[in-house]
Amino acid sequence: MKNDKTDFYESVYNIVKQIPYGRVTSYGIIAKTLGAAKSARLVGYAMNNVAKYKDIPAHRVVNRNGELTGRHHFSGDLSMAELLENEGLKIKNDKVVNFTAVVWNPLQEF
DNA sequence: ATTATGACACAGA
DNA sequence: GTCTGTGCCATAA
Repeated sequence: MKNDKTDFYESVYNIVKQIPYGRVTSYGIIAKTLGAAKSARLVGYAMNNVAKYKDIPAHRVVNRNGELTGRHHFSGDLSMAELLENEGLKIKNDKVVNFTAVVWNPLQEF
């Protein structure tokens, strides 16, 4: 709900949850969508807390360069790249191939 | 209250 | 095109 300091996180989770299949987005885009374009780092910080939530496809969130920066934070048998490749994406050297082609913008609707 | 850190982004060289 | 430095806001200690 609101009033809670975790409201920022909820907003981030809300965006990430809306990322469609086979699509990825960057922290900066999410931050900008939340109105905190300069708080891209907070988005990443929120993602760390997301590990407790299972419905958050954090593997679809990468940095503006399409690099799987959060891969190290991922825990489990499936690594971030594996999950993305499972969605039809191509991962090369821990980076999303054709990143600009798979970037999804929340403001771009669907 | 202050300092340090962080799954980033941008500007400058 | 790559590398370096700075900013930015929120959380943790």
